[in-house]
Amino acid sequence: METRYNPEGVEERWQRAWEEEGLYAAEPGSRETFVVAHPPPNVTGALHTGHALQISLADTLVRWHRMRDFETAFLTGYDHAGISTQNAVEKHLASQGRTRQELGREAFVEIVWEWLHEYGRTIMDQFRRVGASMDYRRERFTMDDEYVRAVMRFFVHLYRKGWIYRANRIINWCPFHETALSDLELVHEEVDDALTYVLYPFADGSEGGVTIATARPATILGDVAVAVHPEDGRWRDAVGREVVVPFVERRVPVIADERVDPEFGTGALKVTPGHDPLDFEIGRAHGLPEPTVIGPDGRMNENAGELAGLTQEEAEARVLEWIRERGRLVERESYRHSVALCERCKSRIEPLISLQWWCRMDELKQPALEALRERRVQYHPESQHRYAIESLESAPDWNISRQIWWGHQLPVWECPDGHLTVEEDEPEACAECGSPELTRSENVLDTWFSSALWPFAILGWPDETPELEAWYPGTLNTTAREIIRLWENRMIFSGLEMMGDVPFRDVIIHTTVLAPDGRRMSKSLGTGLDPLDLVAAHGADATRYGLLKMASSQDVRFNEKMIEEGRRLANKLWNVARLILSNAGEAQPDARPRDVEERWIFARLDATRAELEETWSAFEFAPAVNALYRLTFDDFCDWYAEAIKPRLYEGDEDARSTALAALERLLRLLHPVMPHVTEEIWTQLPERETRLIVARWPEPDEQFVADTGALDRVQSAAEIFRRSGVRPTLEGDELRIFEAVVRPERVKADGDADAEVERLRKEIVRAEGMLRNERFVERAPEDVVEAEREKLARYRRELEALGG
RNA sequence: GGGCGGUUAGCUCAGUUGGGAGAGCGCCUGCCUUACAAGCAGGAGGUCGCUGGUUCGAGCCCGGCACCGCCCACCA
Repeated sequence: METRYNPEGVEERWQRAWEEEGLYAAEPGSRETFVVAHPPPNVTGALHTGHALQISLADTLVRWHRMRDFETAFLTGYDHAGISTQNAVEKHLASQGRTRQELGREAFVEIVWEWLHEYGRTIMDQFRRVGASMDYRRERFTMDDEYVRAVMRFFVHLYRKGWIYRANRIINWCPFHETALSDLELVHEEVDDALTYVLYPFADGSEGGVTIATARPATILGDVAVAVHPEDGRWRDAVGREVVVPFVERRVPVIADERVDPEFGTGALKVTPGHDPLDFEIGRAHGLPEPTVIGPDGRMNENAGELAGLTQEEAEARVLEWIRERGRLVERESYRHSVALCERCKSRIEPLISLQWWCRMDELKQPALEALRERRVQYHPESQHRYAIESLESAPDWNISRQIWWGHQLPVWECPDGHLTVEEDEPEACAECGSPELTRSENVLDTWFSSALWPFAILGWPDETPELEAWYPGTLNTTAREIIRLWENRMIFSGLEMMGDVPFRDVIIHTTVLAPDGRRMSKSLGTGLDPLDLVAAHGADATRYGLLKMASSQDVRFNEKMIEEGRRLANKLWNVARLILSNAGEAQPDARPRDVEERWIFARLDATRAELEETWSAFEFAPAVNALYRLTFDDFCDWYAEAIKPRLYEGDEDARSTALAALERLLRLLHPVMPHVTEEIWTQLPERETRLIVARWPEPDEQFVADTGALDRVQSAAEIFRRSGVRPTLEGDELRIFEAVVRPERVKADGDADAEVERLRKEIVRAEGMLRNERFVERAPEDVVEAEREKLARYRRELEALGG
């Protein structure tokens, strides 16, 4: 006989059944709603551990609410993930020796679509495999026609309010993708570099000059000033004079600006507004010119004169040679610093001045800040709520235009005279001069611009659909910490702007699961982990359980033991169900508890129900699964099932019916975390009218709760026994259930009584201390004080009984 | 440089209004008699990172320090 629960096959069978029977489906209705617009994974993505955790958290709460008769809508879809997808397809092309440039834009985008049809949109099956009870019929894609319309509407709306504008500014440029990137799309990496100290002589020929320090000598060609801190005594006399930039021999002013750090290098900064963000700021403040010497391809551009066309390394060598020959190279030292890289292709970012589209944040973010401060949206944990507010407060204007090819093209048309027409649909003529010759902007939008609309765009907005009416605002969103600024905050301000309400009430910022060695999980580090492997090895129920158990603090190392624990739990449940079911005879589930262990298990089931309601509501996942583990293993199997086993064998109808009722109740409590094994057992119970997935969550049960007081004594008795080996005094029912479990023949000899005496003495000291404390006696609730007095008396009696 | 989190048993981690140090795994001992050996019963193992303070009482609250991690940041 197979004695071990094997989730293989069982889980997929139920996943198919639930979906085919329409039990995942959501329909707009009049019941209270529980709506989760789940984060859309990249269309090219594979499930990673973060997704699996996110899904487990969200699905557990969704299933719990479904059992509580909420109208649950668990919705998701795909994000076109602009740069990420383009990068994946370009890599694919590169493996065939092709490039996007030789294909041209139209053909490239065509290939992206083809590629998506072949490799993309596979992650939903991975969601299914984890047991995510999403309404897969309602899958949405950010490049669907309806969604594109929403994006265009949003852009035009913001443009007309004057919050979207075009401006020349310094931006992060990826030379590989040939696009601007926002600050949030960069990664920083430490590199070993050289710091070069160069003398810029005074222009009037007088002796000396100003020595600057630079990590990028090639950008010297773009210098327009030298800046020092106004309080810096070393350079006070130089301010206002002119120095000569090496190589180009340009005369530039020495200016004072407090943004210069006097501690760094010599305290003198060469100012290159075209290629450095800080220099750009200083340049703007002082009205300096903004020449660029590096082009979009990362090479020296036409402004670099004889160096035009060279790589930066080549140009640097030439500049250094020039400086060295003239004796202006003061020093060159090794220097380790962090540089910005494109997070996708790891190319070194070039700060460039470029004409880009921006979204002003000052007004747009205000209602969102208000909502956060008033806690109409609440981040969990609280520390992340504060972080979300601070991030939004400091959010700079948002560069929303990208020069990649895959994405939502801006709804901006230009006529030959350079007038811009911004319309949701292609206009017939220029709004300003009526010219019919219009060219659409080749820029596309930042992926997150469209993601920001997710909670309402997937419901059909801008149309007034029943779904939008019923499910906006939603309830909950779960995501990783790093997504707060990229996505969560942006959904909040776009929701408030376009819908007039927040998109959800709660945001769960979930634990970051690290690799077992404590490093970040990532494919490139080789520390990634495919959750589907875990599901294959241990089952989805076990994986969900393990991930929830790990979801406690901010970061946690992945520990497969947690998932194995889940597997043992599923196996244990499966076997105790076999015990009860195979000895049930003709019994029907019916709670008719007679003996103390029966009253006790119902009391424990109800206490755990209450505990789960508390922990789920507070999004405390690890304590919740711990409670389920204790309930199943310790209470249900080790105590209750062991105690009633003989009566099940004997054919005691009351015991059998009661056991079926208790098991049924246990299954309901476990279902949100371990849906498959519980449904599988549920089906084997007699007279099932519904699936467990849509069965009702247990109601509180006063009758059984009333029993817990007496039963606590049994538990305490067992605790004392387990800890000290001393058998406590019990009578009647209490003694019987105690003996059924702890096997009195194993009671140890008197030697351990000493330990108990010692323990009791410590307890007495503690209790006396508390009762001596006036503050405690006066301020603590009366029953707590009374309980402490009783404990003290009991300890004294026990101590006396032990002869201490 | 800023923010957040962590430091508790050999390992991975719980420990929520301050009041008897816990779980799982691992290890040791004993049980293959009918739910489960991926099992059951029992056991050993901890100066709760260090250091001051508050308190009758601190793993928990406050200050300082050390180390680890994550996120963010314009030191050229």
